[in-house]
Amino acid sequence: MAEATTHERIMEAAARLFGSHGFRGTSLRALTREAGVNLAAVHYHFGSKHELLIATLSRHIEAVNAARLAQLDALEAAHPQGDIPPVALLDALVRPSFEFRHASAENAEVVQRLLALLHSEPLEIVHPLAERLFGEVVQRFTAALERALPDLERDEVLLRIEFTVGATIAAVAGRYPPSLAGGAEPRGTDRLDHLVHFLAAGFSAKPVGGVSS
Amino acid sequence: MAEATTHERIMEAAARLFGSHGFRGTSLRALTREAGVNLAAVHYHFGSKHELLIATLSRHIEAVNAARLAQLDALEAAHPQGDIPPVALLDALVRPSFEFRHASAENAEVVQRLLALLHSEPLEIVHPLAERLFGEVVQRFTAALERALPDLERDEVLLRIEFTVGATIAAVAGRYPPSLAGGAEPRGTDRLDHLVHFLAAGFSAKPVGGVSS
DNA sequence: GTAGGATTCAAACGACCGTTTGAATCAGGC
DNA sequence: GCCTGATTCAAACGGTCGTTTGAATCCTAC
Repeated sequence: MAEATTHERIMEAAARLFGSHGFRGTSLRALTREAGVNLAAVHYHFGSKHELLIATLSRHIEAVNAARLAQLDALEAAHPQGDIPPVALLDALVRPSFEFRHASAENAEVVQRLLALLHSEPLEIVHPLAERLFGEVVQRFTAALERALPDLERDEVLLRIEFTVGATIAAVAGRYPPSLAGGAEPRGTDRLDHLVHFLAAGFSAKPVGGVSS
Repeated sequence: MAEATTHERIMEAAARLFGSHGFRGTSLRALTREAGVNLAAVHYHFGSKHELLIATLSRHIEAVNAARLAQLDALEAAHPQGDIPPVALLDALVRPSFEFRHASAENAEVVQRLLALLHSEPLEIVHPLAERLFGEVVQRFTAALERALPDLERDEVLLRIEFTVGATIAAVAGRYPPSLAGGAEPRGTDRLDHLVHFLAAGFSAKPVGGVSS
């Protein structure tokens, strides 16, 4: 009974292969071979290759987002007056990405590649998906950061969150050649500490249009 | 004689289509139809679809990198003692991406998608390419930032450059749904100012391992 | 003007793709 | 035991892909 169901086997293989070869670079034949299931099983259980991608993306991202929101909930519970340190908020936003990344060697390369996929698909596909997957997280963290940094206007918080997401993807993916990184590079979750520190300093900067507007 | 050569027509169409549909999402038949050239011309002039991608990537990225290095050269010439403000260095690193992005409506979506492509290709392909394309820029800017921020160790500078690249890609791409951005969003090169400001604050943060190591 | 290399062209090759089909197999309620 | 719906299976469908081929055409140098 430890046998994984066909549905699960397909999702695991999809995460693995979409992650390592991209969506278009993964054929259903290779995927079903890896999963040890029949070729037609994908269409029986998911309807199409594209819907399988959506399901795979959703499962992984929702797990990370749940951890983000749980950490935010804990912070808000611990600070009823709303005086949460920005660095703690950024930690809550960023840490789950890293921990999921390092949780298992298997899904190590999965999520960031899937996110990169979001960057190479047409906007008509990306926008509704991103809204559904990230809407709540962005709203909750925007509100919390606005409260923690009252000097910043809402637009500026949103923009800095956008920078944060980009920096986090780069940090988690870690796809820069070791030769460019100059050999000895901080590894593992060390990078998380450095990133949160860097982002907290960025968020603490005074608003850009300090005088005007 | 204003006729573009076949070689140029292919490169222009490649930038356009690889940018909007991705590498694997662009067929050579669609590409050559767009360029108005024969299907076999790609292999005659470039050898293969993959080599065409390399040529396209190289051309655009090298143009941006040349602008980066030119701006850095000007800064170093203006500050012979090496006292370049970090914000100026970050401006030199980031600005060319934005200006190329907004230079023409045509290549508006090109580069960042091509960069996203780097994130979805296997590391064996990405590493040598990234090293060839970005090696000099990373080395020059790392050295300059080390000089401008003597508190930081080399590894920390490299890591923060990695964050910078990620944040810049996200800011230039601007692929976040307007609904998540909360409607009124700073547009155009406004984003550049905000990004440089944000990054400069991040770089000015004290080193993480201030006490130990 | 003609030889010869550079370039373009239409056509085809073999391979792989996502998807569909319809029969075979399985599981469980009656 | 059998019936029924859920699941699995091998096989095929139509289409598109990157690449190759070999002849046709263009251009330049003599």
